[in-house]
Amino acid sequence: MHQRGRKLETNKRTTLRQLVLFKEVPVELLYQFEATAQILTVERGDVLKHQAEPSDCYFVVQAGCCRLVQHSTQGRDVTLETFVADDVIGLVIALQGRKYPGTIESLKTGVVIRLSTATMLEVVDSYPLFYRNIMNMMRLRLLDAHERIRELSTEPVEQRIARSLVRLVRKLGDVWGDGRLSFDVALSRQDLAQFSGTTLETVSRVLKSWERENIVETGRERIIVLDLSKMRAIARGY
Amino acid sequence: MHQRGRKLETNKRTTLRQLVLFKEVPVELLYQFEATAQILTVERGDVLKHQAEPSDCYFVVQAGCCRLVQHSTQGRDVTLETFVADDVIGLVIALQGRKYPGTIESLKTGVVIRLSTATMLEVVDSYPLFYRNIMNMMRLRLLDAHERIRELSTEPVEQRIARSLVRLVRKLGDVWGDGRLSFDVALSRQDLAQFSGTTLETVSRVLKSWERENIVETGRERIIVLDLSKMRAIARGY
DNA sequence: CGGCACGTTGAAGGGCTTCAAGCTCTGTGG
DNA sequence: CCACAGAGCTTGAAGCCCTTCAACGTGCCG
Repeated sequence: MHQRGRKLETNKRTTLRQLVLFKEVPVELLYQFEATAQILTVERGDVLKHQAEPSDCYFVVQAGCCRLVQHSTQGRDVTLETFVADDVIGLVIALQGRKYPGTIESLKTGVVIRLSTATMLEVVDSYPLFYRNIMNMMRLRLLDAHERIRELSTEPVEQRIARSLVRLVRKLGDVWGDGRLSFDVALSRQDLAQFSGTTLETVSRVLKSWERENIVETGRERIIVLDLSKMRAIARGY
Repeated sequence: MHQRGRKLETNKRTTLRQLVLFKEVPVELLYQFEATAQILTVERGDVLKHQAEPSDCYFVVQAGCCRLVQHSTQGRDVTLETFVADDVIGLVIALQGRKYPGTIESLKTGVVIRLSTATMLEVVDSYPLFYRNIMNMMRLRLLDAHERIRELSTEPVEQRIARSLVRLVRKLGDVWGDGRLSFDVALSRQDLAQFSGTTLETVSRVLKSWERENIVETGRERIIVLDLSKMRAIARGY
């Protein structure tokens, strides 16, 4: 993970302006954010923030994909959220000076903008637009978290894996010409297990059985959904 | 569920003023909220909002306890959140005109204040204090939800039931003179199962085994924690 | 006192994990 | 270029945790 050179620095303003977070924000205000913004290129496995690290900044994903992962005591990690383009990471935590509930980690090559909390702290009270945006983001995340709680509480593993895939397709899916869907992220059985609350062996078995029914095609760290409607049906419990 | 008579109406202002949500809010602003506020007494089982119902109001619990419960397709319900005194219910959903993700239900006799969205919508942009409060509330709820996702993903049932109890004690616990803890809420095995993502039979078995070790004392819709430190130890996985 | 909701307990079984061994793919250095 | 290491994946076998079903208690209220 490193800062880009001058070439990208000059594009900082346009980059910021394109973000949903700064939509409808006056240009002169944007200058303030620009001053301390850093554009970072990240690689798979790069860590933006470690668990329990205190925070003086927040991030916006411009390209690529990051995740929030929580490390449990006996080595079983759980992926709590995924962030893709335009998603804001750790803003509220930063505004309130709290610690990260997990590690923020990049899943692939991408671009992330690092913003200092100070600027936002200064101006946020004068721009309800920011608050409304933040509230909506949080509402959606809470909704998602509640969904997952219900799924983990009541649904069998196969269904949960299907749900994870459908959810990931929606966020990271790459539609091909022939209607097939793949992920442009290296997605291991282990990763999928962490999304679904199960083990890598079970994921492997389920994927294999789906492959026999031509619902997916699998490879090393690669999953292609051939039949999304069947996938959705399984996710709904049929 | 019904509105109280004039006697309580006259106390509306003092009631509102005592709420954390309105802490530091100027008196003249409070008048606006007061105008449309309703003080409701609720009984066990009363429903404040049904799942998927659109919203033009929100609630603050003044006394008692409510929960957000989601109904799954095959009859297995899941309790997503509990609300006790000073907790705000459905404010963000109301502000953004969204539908409830579950049913809001009272768990015992209590008092709930019903506030119309209109007033808050008018003034919220001028009082960042409200936004900061709301953000913090949501942050804590998201934190809680993430914790539960991790627990459901990685921990065995006994541990999860222990965690549910510890969590409930913190929110609803009643410390007795001799250090024992009980709930002043009728809490059935079924309810506890819905908190922990398991079945009522399993809860019954676990509680019985704890009773044999003098960690709890149980009765019909009643649980008394005798040894909270042991309870916490189980919750942590020992 | 009878009905009903809540609770207990047993037995059966299955879904999923765990452990273990071997396989496949990929990148790397000799 | 090939061999090798290592990470990822597959597969089997064993078994346990938990659910499910079912029957029977038990406390509570009309």
